[in-house]
Amino acid sequence: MVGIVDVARAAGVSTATVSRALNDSPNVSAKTIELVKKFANQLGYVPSATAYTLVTGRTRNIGVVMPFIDRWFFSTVLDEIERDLVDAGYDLTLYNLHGTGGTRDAVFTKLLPRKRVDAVLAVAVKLTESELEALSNVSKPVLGIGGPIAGSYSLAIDDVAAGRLATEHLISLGHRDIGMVGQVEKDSHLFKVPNQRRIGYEEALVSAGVKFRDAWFKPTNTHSIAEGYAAAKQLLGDPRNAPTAIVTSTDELAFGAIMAAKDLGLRVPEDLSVVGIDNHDMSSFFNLTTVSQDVRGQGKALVRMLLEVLDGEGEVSLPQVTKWPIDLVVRGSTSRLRSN
Amino acid sequence: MVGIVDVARAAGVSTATVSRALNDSPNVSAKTIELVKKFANQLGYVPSATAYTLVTGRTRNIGVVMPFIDRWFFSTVLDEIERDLVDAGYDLTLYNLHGTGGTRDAVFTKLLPRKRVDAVLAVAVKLTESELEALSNVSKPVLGIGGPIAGSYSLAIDDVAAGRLATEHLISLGHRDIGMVGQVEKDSHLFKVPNQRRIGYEEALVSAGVKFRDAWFKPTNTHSIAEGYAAAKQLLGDPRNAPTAIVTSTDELAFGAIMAAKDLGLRVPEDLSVVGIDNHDMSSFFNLTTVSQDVRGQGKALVRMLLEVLDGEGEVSLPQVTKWPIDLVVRGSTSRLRSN
DNA sequence: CTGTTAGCGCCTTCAG
DNA sequence: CTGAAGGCGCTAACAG
Repeated sequence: MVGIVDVARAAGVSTATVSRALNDSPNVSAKTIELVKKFANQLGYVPSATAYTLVTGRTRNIGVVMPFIDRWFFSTVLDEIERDLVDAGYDLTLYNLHGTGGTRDAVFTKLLPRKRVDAVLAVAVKLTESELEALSNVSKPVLGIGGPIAGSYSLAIDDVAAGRLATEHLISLGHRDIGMVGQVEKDSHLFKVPNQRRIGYEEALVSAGVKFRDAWFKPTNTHSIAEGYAAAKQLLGDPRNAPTAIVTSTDELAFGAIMAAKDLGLRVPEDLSVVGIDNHDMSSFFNLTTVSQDVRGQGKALVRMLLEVLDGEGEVSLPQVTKWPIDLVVRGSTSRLRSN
Repeated sequence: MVGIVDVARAAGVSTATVSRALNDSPNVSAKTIELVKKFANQLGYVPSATAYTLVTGRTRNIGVVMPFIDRWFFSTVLDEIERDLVDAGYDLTLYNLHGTGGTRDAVFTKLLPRKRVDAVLAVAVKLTESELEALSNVSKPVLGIGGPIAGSYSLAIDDVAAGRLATEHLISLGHRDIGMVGQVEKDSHLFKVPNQRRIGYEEALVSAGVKFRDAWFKPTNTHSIAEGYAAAKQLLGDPRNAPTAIVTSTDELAFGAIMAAKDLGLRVPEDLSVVGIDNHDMSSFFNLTTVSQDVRGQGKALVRMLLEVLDGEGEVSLPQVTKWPIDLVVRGSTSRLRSN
């Protein structure tokens, strides 16, 4: 392992000078910089991040906590965050909080505070007060996405508004018999995103003076295509009493609903309108009208906020809670109510 | 920040004793251990991983490199690896190699060797000689999944055999007109998994004395459902000249193929048999017959191998290349050729 | 069983 | 503009 002393010896300077030359410090002659860099390259010198961290306190490493990895929203946002972080010269250490329990505790009391990360990015996890405290005890910034974080910066869409927008779109097309297929999040340690979307759905119905029927909300446990399919079949099973349109809390559920409709011989959108929320990668394939939330954009913005906090030496001019805009993307799965 | 000296002072012992007590070293009185742990807890002491690393050389952190995060195989295996690593007390630092180029170079020449990781797990990335050399220069073990790694341990299924098995299944059901929808991997830095699966398909046809038609292999660029759909439509478009069965290099392509068949009015499996490779989470929903590769099992096994290498002090009794078993999972998307 | 003493590899004052 | 010295927080000999 070639260290800083080897480079210093080779270049005939002190280790202090090597350090300065390699870190673009001011007050080093161009000549020396060049010389040092030459020998550093030649010897294949790679500075030890560990020693750097020990002396500076900075790790150039960001901890990312998320409850799932293998789901669309999470893997997409992770992909984006990773790119942007690496571009900014940061590493990413991943902590997956599968459910609650010992693992989660360990992450917050042991792993994260061990001076291995400069900051924590919480993706859709609702941090408890004690967790936040543990982090702030070691003065680590925490930024969140997918829900608010007390006393810190966060970024999220308005999920109630998303549910409302999707539903209002159907109402504006003349639909009055509108069902919903939505996941019901029960884990109190996560933000209840799907539940919020349901609230928006109900709000829209009420505002429009449309009756809300309990039987027309079909809960699911996950947001898999399979569950969307099953729930939609339930909803559409009795044609005399079926809605003419369906809102889903997630695009994936909508894909399932569209497939269910087809299998029942219903045409989309002629016989049934379907609108989702997310703008999933596969939405255009399914020709799905949906409320877009631009997940990659959110990831990018989150990293930008993080860098501002990290560089800003406390003087950050960010709002605590940033509402990320949503947008209705109209494709072919919704149409005006036919009066046949 | 409370350090080891604070605990030592509080407990009235030396820092060395604190260190020993907290690390379950032998030769410490039970009394002392208890005392030290009490004060450590009370003061909220968390040892600095950085200092630990600097002095021991161990990071308890594993680097994971993968070319994608937001695809089924990768997010699934990552999820599994993360769980198992955390269970074993290791952190996971994620490096996403999007394509080739500067980022990839930087990862191998800068990030990884900076003594931030104890080992590297390469998921489906084909490491170049110089990359392997850079890693072995700093004596970091490298284990791989998804393809062999020269001079190191790796785990993978036999993709040629997978393609063969899928095709032989169709042949055994009486099919002779068998098409394939398969991704063609062009990036030379990745293992050409889909290409291998195609080879297996061709081998099976040849062994069975079945003619192989160029036009019956439809290449795709990715393995999205959308591309599977489009390719299958091409293949099935002209019913006078269409295959009676389709192999796909990936389950996701198969999902697309099944949907394409339905939209063309073909029944699966009565009019068309479809077999995939992977055993994707959604395969049972699509009732897809497929060649299973148990991705989570592979991830688990990889971590087990890694731990053996890390603990084994060089005396590891693992085979260099482990072939992971595959299995045919017969569901409802394939059936005997109808002779109508 | 416990304390003392050196560093791990680097950055950062403080002098020159 | 450069060198010398100190120390970041911890563990690992070596004594006692």
